[in-house]
Amino acid sequence: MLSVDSDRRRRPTLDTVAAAVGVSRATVSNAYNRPDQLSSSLRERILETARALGYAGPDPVARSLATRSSAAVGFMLPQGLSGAFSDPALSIVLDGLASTVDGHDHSLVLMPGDSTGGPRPSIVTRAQADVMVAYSLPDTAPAFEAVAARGLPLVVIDQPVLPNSARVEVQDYLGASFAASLLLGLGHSLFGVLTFSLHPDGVSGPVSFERRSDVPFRVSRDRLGGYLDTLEKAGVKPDNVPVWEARGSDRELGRLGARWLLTRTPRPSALLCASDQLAFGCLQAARDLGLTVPRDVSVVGFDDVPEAAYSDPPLTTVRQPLADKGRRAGELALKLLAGGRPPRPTRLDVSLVERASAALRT
Amino acid sequence: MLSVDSDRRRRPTLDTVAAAVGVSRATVSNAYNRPDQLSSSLRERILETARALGYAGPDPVARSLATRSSAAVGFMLPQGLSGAFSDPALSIVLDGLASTVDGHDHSLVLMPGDSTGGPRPSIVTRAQADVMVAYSLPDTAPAFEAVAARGLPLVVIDQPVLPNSARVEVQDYLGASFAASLLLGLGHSLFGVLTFSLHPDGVSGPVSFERRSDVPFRVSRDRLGGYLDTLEKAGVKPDNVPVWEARGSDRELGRLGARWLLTRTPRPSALLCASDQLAFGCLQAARDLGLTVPRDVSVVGFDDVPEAAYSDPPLTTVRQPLADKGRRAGELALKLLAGGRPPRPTRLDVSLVERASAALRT
DNA sequence: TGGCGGGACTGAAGCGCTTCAGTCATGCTG
DNA sequence: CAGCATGACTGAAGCGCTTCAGTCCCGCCA
Repeated sequence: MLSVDSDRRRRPTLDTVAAAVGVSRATVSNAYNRPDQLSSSLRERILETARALGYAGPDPVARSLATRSSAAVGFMLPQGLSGAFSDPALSIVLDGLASTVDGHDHSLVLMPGDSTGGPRPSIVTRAQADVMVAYSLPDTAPAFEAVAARGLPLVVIDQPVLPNSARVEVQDYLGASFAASLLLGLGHSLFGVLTFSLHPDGVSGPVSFERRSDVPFRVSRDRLGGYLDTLEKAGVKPDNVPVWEARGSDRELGRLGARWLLTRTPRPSALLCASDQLAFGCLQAARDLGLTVPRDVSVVGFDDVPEAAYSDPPLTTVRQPLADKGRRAGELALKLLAGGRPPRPTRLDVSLVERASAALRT
Repeated sequence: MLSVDSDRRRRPTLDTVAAAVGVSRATVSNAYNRPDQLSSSLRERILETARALGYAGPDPVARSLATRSSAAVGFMLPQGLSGAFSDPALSIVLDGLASTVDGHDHSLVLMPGDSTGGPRPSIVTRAQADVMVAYSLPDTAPAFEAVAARGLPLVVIDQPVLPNSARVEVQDYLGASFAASLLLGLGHSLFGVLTFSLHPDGVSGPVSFERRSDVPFRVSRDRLGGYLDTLEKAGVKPDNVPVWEARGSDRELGRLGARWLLTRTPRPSALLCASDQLAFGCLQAARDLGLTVPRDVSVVGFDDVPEAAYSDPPLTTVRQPLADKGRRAGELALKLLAGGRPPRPTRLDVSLVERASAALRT
C-alpha cells in the first residue's frame, strides 16, 4: 500500500522535467501546448526527457484549474443507465454528441438520473464539466437548479426553453399528428395509444385523465398531445381512446402495454406508439394474441431507429434525425463554451416513413 | 459575450464568502467538508451567506487538485457509443458500475473507442479520472499504454490480466462449452456459429481459418473456442462448422449472419451465438426463411439479457450475472483508489438457462 | 487561583499547471 | 555601426481549494 501511495505521490511533474532538462517550467509547458514557442530541437529534448522520466504530460486537473476549463461536457440523463440505454434512440443521440465533442478533445461525463427524473443535485454540483446537456429531463428536475447555481451553460434536448440555455428539439407534436392523420386517412376509428413515462414516478399502467395533465416530460406531452388532438379534431373523442403509459421505452414494456390495449373492447384497429421500441413490443403482443399486423391491427412508431426497417413487418413510423440531434447539441455546447450567447432553438424536422405496419382498415 | 465572460470570471470563490462572513477561508472550507470543525451556528451563517452570494460550493476542479483525486472513474469502450450500446449487456454492466461509484460520489467519464478498438491515447491521457476500467477492449488496444504511462490503476472486464490491474471476468469458455454440450446432447451434428468481432477492423463475414487465430478480443476468443473445442471433442470437425463474424453485437447484424449460416449446404440444425442479440437475429432470420425454431433449427444465445425470456420462442442461453459484473468492477475500482493492491481476479459463474429455442434434432 | 484540556478558528504552504510581461542575444536594415 | 525587430526562453503571479500545525480563549478541576 505504501508503495502505491508513494508511486502516486512521486510522479514527476512539469518541474521535475524542467529541472532535468535545465530549463524553466514555462518552457516545458510550452513544449506540450505551444510548440511554436521554442526551438524544435529543445522541444525534442524535453519530450525525450519526459518520456525517460515517466512523465505522461501535464496533469489534466491542474491544467483545468489553470485554464479554468475542464474540457468536458456533462450529460444528464432522466434515469439510470440501463433504463436509459434500452432505447436505442438515446444511444444514437449520445453517439452523435460524443463524436462532436470528442473531435474537439472534450470528454463526456455521464450523470445518471434517479427517481427524481434526473441526476441528484450533488452529482451536478461536483461534476467536472463546464457545460451541461440535459436529455429529456422532466421540466421539474432538481438538477436544473444545481446547474443554474453553478452558472454553467446549458443545452437542453427535447425540453422547453429554460432561461439562458440553448436548445435542440424535434417537432414532436407535428410528427405525432402526422402519424394520427395517416391512420385516420386509412379509415381507422378505433385507436389505442402507447406512451412512455408521463411522470417520473416509474409507474406503468392505463392513464387516467388527471395523469394526462401537467405532464413534465415535454416529449411525452407533445407526442401524446399530437395524437389525441389530431384524433379529436377528426371526431374521435379522447375519452374513447385508451392510453397506456410504460415506465420506460423498451420492447418488453411495450408488449405489456399493447397486450392491455389489444384486449380492450372494442379492440383498437390502430395503435399509436411514442417510440419504435414500444411499437416493436406491440408487434410482439399482436403476434402473441394471434393477430396479424397490419391486417388485424395497424401499428405506428416514432423515431425511425435503424431496426424499424427490419422488423416484421417493417415499421411505419415518424422519422426524426437522431444523430443530427446529438451532433447539433454537441456543437451548441461547444459554442456556449466558447462564450457564445445561446442561439435560437434548433428545431429539427420530422417526416413520416411509410412501411408495412399500417394499412387500410379492413 | 463580455457579460458571459465576466459572469464566469466573477463567480464567487471561497475567499469571497470568507470575506463576506468575516472568517478565514479555511473555515468556509470546513463548513462544507468538515461540519464538526466549527460551531453549527457559524456554519449556518456561512452557508446562508454563500447562498446569498450565489456561491454553489467548492469548485470541483480546484478541490480535485488540492486533494489529488478527481473522484471519477473512466470507462473505456471498444467502440463508438451507438455501437457499444446496441448490446444491452453493456448497458446493464455499466449501470451496475455506475450505481456503485455513484453511491460513493464518484462520477463516470465515458471514453468511446474508435477503429483501434479502444479510446485514442490522447483521450486517455487527458481524462480527468483517477482509475480506469476497460470493458472488453482488444488485448492490443493502445489505450492501455496511455493508462500505464499515467500510472493510473486499472480494472479490466472480460480481458486477460494486465500487469498491475484488477480483473473481473466470466467463465466464457465454460459457458460456451455448456451450450455446445447441450446441443450435442440433443442429437445435433450440423452446427453453425455466429460470433461478434474477432478483430477490431469492423469486418463482417464468414470467418477464415487465419482469422480464428490470434483473436485479440478475449470474450470472442473464449466463446468461439468453447464452442469449437467442445464440438471437436465430440467428433465434429471445426472445418465443417461454418462461422460468421458480425462486426457488432446487434440483432440486425445477427440476422445477416444467420441468413448466411442457414443457407449453407448442408443446413445447420443448430446455431451457437456469442450473444443474445445475435441469437435474436437468428430467430428473425429463421422466420424470414420460413423455418421454425426449434423444429427446423435450434438456437442458443449467450448473456441471458432480460429480453431473452420474452423472445419468440423464449431463448435458451448461457446466463452470466451482468449487473454483478458491473458492480464488482465498480467495487474494485473504488478499492484500487483507496490504495489497495489488485486482488485476485473475480471470476463470475455462468449457467445454462434452458428455454424453448433449442430442442431435440428432428 | 493556577493549570490545563478542548473546542473554535486561522495562517500559510502547497496541489501542478498556464500565461504574460519581460529579458537577452542575434541578425538584419539603412 | 546604431537601431530595431525577432525568436527563444524565463519569472512570477495566479487558478480555487485543502490541510495541518498552531493560536487563542473559555471553563473546569484540584
